[in-house]
Amino acid sequence: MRKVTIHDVAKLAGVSAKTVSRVLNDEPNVREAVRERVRMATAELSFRPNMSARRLRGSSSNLIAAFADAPMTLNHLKSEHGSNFLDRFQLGALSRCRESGFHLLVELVELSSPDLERQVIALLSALAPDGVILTPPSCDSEAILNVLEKMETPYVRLASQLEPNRGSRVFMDESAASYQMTGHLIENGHTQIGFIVGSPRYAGSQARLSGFRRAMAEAGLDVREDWICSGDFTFLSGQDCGASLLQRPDRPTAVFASSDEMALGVMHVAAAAGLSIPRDLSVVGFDDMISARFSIPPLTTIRQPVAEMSLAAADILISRAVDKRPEDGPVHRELPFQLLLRGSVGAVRARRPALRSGAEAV
Amino acid sequence: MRKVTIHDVAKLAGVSAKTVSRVLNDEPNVREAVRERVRMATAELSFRPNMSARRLRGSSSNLIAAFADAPMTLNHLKSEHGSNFLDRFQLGALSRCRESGFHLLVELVELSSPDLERQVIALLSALAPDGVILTPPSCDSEAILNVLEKMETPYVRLASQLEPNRGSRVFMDESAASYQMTGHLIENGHTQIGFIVGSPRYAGSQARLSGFRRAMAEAGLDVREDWICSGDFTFLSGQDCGASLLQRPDRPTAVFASSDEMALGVMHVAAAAGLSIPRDLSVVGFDDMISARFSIPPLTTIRQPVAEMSLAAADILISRAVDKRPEDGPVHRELPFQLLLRGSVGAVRARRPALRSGAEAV
DNA sequence: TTGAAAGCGCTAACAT
DNA sequence: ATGTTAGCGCTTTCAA
Repeated sequence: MRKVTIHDVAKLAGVSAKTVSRVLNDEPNVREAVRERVRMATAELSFRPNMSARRLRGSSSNLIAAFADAPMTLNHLKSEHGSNFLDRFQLGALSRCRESGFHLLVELVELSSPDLERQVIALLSALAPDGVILTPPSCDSEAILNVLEKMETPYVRLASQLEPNRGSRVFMDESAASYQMTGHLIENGHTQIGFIVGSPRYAGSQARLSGFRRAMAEAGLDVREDWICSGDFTFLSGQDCGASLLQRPDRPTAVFASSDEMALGVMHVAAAAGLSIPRDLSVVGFDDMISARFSIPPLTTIRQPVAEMSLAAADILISRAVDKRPEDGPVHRELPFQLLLRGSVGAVRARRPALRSGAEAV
Repeated sequence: MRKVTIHDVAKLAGVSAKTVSRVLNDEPNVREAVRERVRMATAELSFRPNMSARRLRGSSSNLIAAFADAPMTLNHLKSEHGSNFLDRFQLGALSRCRESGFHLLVELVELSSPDLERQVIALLSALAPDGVILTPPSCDSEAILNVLEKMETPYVRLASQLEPNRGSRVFMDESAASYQMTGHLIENGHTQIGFIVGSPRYAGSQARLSGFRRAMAEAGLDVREDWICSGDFTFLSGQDCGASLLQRPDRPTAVFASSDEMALGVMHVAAAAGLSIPRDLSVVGFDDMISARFSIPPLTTIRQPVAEMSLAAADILISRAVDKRPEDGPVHRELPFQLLLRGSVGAVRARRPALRSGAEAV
């Protein structure tokens, strides 16, 4: 099958190539009759404009690239712990792309590489996408943002935390989510709450911690600094923090982990220590990964609207590319999160003997 | 940042554009000194050849496209039942792509659409990928294979079942897996085994059934046709088949479902019917989806080497594109599967009163 | 060993 | 309302 070009269509329709081009791009100044004739010819030959040629000429590539952190993503995929962030991301982005005939390209970038800038430049000049979606933590990479801006490639930052006024963003209020979840714990009578911080590489970790602190402060509760443990989102770090939190005699009655994986780690060591959840200990997480639903008991957690966010991000980029109004300013879209109350939180019923400071029973 | 072209590099290196091109493509006939000079200039300017221009000229696009069935994929992503086929697929394919600077594009195609052929033609001429990976069931689509061949786009069929001699294939022996699993059931004393067939849209469903039949026949066991139930891979169909299989007085002692989702459906109705697994009923699946590990008890199942298969597929395509030997014949690679023996199979200990034909105790 | 010219398929600018 | 020309960045002749 020889490649069919715009000239083949033009010949068949008895017009010039430029006229075909006009029809393809919905430009004015073509009589309806001619337009129709061209459409017929296009269909007849199954003609589709060659993207490379189009792109070379400077127009839309109909490509949206998504940057994801390579080690983190590969790790998630490999572990199969059920962190289906990528799946949920693609569900939203792909859906939107399909609507408008766009293609989605997931690109793994090495954020910590000294060569990052060159990598990104290479990628952008090779692919020339109409836009880039930056998933965390790439959304907060100074180097990436700089390159994107220098090369004038539209981008949307997903769930970014730093520099909130830079570029377009789609996000949820992670601090508020954390605040609400802490409130839920407090409502259940917990006053002794441990917190496991996420990876410092991801700026949202701080937001989650601050929401926790705010809720505690507003409830007039003390945050014990030695009950704040630094993890890195992984199951292993959850186990470590869980162990250090639970082995002491004055252990907290509830643990808020900044990720489900860590929460599961805590549940694991709790079980090993003979603690029953939620009777002896309440545990909550953040993310709503698949295994959070299958844990015993099912984990109370926060669901980020990942698919909705990626859909919104793709939408911003695609609308811009289609309407050809690159001069538009940045767009900010906040999406609601969801508190998923499942079985891992129990009410504090009585003062436990091991506690020094008294737990307020409700 | 103005776009840096091959001419900028040529000027800086004091050579012609063509010489730069030669260096970039590792062509002969350039003195080492000149070659080095060009390399310096390239690095100096952070020059990266424009992919669109290259592609337009007919060379490699460094793009690998993967076709996935739209409704099926969207459905899996949406349901979040833990069928992480796409994740596992991408893990392998992305890893291999990264090694060679290739990009992976996941394309959702509507297999049942009458417009399928046009869709694919559009895609191929728009993207001009160096190769296409066909995930099931697109690997068995006559229309897609035809278009691919007409447009001379290299492709690899993943886990295809039909027309085994057409094109390159990467696969595992699904029939053998099914055969082994059935053997495992038989070794545990089961003789009364029900089977739930997968969706007829996917040709592997038949292979799985045939492996089951073969094992049964070799063991001299009867396959009761009314114990073979037609599902469609979904949880719901598993429930339906489970219900119809278990409600009869002469119910099987084991059920082999062609997918984990269906197996989980069976477990669900079994539990509702007061049947304890594996004591009263053994259940096995196929796929090793995430929730199979979290079910109670964990599901004994077969693991397809999805990541390994997609890696191999990408490898075939990329090697071909890089070495520029499109004349190479089709490649066939068989990869080993894994029997994952977990907690959902029990030994048949005694004759159950409800059974008419006696179960052989081992 | 190197370079000049031509052209891939498309569209912006400029005719007509 | 339609056509002609030129050129995007690269590579493939073909010449030097």
